[in-house]
Amino acid sequence: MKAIIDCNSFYCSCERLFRPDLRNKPVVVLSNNDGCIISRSDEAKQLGVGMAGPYFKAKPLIEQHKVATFSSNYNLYGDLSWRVMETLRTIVSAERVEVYSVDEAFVDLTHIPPHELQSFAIYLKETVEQWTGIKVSVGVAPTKVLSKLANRLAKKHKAATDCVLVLDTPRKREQALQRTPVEDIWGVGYRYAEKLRRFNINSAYDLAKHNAEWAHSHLGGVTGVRLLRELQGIESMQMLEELDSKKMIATTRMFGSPVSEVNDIREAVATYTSRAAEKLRRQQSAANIISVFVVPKEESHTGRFRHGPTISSYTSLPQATSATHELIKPAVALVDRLYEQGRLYKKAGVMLSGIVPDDSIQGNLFAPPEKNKHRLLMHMLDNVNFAMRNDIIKFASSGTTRDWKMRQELRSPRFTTRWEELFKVS
DNA sequence: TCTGGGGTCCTAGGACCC
DNA sequence: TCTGGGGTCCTAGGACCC
Repeated sequence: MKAIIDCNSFYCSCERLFRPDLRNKPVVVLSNNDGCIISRSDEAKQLGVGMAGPYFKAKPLIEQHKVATFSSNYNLYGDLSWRVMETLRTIVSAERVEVYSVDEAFVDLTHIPPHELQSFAIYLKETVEQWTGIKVSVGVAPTKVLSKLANRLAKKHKAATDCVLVLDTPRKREQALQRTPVEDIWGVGYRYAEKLRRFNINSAYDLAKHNAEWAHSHLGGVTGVRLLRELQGIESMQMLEELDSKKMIATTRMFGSPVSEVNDIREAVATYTSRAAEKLRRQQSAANIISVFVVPKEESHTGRFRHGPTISSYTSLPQATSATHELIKPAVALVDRLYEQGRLYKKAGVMLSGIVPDDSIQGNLFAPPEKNKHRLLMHMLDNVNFAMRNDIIKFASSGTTRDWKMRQELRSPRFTTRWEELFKVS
């Protein structure tokens, strides 16, 4: 059996942790640029604040009910996430924990005897809550997909389950499948849900009755087959070993307001490149390919939101690198290639791919041996920036004015990761 | 006039996740 | 006026190989 532990309204819970006055009050957290709502407390949900909806649309409702509103504070959430994961690792040992996202982890429970599953799940939940102050829900079942399904039901019926649901008998599993609409199955998104409905498949139970051939031809090949098996209780998605390094690294942002100057875009892209290169070095990798994209702002005559076309281009580097200055140069050149005068842009981004381990970089006859100096320089730069923050040291091409910077007007203090912003008890 | 069978590698794009 | 950011996996189809 395996469990998924999922923090309840994670970002809102983090904000509340340092604002006990907001307990039982509606809270929402906004995406970067204060654009969308990405986390809502139960109270905010009850008021009818929609998920992933644009902030400006929900604003009247939010103001009317005095909903506490925060810009996202990823320093804070990242630190609290780490505390939750460490707690789990302490309880069951690190090898049994697979961190799935900032607020979720799978835990392997094969070592727990069946009759103790329920009490162990409760123990997990209570320990995390006591040690970190973050409320969680626990779903337990034979497969990952089923445990996600259990977790969702546990959250949905808090009063009956107290946020813990263990599907340890065929009968319980069947009931859970019946109570889950297809669009709420993990792995079924908007598109597949529509398709399944057309086949008159409305619940997870309906879907589980189909066979593998059917899933293969209608739900995206092998992924669909895996999903179906998991629903039927046959383990088809293994627990993963500790996160290996990423295969793609991206840094992309909306601009605070649209920009038209090529220089602003160059500065933004140089800054994103620095950030992406940092991520690359943190996992001790180097990249072979750098690509840049921009998204022009388009007039919306229809009033309906559309993701504009993204215009992108890439460069293959002569040699894999993680040195910021070697990445900024091609990145800025790509901006010049993509930029069209007179257009307004709302977003830009940098992606690094063709990622290889840093210690196995292919030698290049023409590269001077003192290249290693760069690595040392980058290492020092990362350390200084990590200690001081706010990018004390940066490359001149990143600019100093940052007219294009994103909005973040409602951010709470970084209580746990900055000395100057430490939480004070008076 | 006739033009196989079996591979690999790469890219673009779709679908999904939180 | 104002709609996030960062990922993963898979498939189809083209180019190329023997």
